[in-house]
Amino acid sequence: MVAVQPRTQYSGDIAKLLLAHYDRHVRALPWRSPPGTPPPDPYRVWLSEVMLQQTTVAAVFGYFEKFTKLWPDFAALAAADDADVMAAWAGLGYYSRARNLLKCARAVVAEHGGQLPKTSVELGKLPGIGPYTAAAIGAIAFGERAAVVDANVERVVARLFAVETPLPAAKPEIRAAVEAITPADRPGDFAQAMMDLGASLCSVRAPQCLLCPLQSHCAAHAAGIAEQLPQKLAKKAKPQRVGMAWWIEREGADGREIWLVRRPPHGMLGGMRALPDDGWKAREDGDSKPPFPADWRYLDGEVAHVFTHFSLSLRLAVTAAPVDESCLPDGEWWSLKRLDSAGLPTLFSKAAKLAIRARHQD
DNA sequence: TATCCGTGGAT
DNA sequence: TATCCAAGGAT
Repeated sequence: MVAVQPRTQYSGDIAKLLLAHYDRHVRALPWRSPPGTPPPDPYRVWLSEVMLQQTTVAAVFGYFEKFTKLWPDFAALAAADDADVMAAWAGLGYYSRARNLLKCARAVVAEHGGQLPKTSVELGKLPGIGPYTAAAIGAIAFGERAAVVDANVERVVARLFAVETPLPAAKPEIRAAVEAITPADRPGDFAQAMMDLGASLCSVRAPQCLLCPLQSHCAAHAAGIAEQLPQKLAKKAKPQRVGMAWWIEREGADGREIWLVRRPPHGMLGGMRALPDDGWKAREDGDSKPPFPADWRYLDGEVAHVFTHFSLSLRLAVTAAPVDESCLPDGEWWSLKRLDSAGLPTLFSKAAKLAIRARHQD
């Protein structure tokens, strides 16, 4: 293993070359300000960075637009209803981010006078802000020379210095290298340039080294092993689970209604509205037991859904409202006309489609 | 350190 | 179709 010890003049060259490339190829994004202009509103930097955690730029656009329109600053978001924020986040995934987003906004208002602290150390103490996000906000919004390390940067750096240690063991080594090449001038642009490079030319498969501004400095390219880096440990296979969801319907004042529950605040889809289900989880199939005895009609077909660590085959059973509503699990009647505004996570959104399709076939 | 936590696009 | 992967954080 070659120790990563970039020499200062080379480090400076890397930043200089990369920033020059960034100035010519920068993407205009709603949360980004052009190179050489004042940094964006820290609220927008924070919001975008949280949304972008493990999420593609394309998926974030619409949510960023919606959130900034509904809640333009920390004060507005801190004052929002939890249910509204969770519903607005529905479909974006990793729902603990939305819960922590609210916690963070309220902490900023209650403890920081409505403004983000300006150092990555202080930022990292807030809910939902880890090492990456703290460094990214510090660098992009406040010009701090912080080492911003995400999966893109790990890939670029692993190749630049031919780090052959597999991830995640290579993380400390890679972080040290990022600290060594991050410039004091324009650290925010440098971080975004590194991420852009990883998201474009320095891609996982078929990197376009021919067009890369850092090609002449890249040890992996010189050795002809760029595409093989970074190395990663093999992932475990996903278990396949089965579960049931219960579609309980009645005639309400404004047309048909279904019974929705609120999932517990932690765990899978925590805090989100949902259909009642039979308790399926990552390590266990559901128990198939209906919430109350009724004339359940089991629908044909299933909802196939893939989570990060398991796959679920969800089946659906339908019934009319029970005579005795006290047997319903905690929840609320929800008009089918405004089901879109319930903010169901994708799994249950798919299930609702299946149920509604089945109704129309009757 | 390892596991849990969504979703949709690319290949 | 199956697999991999993304601007990670919390526990």
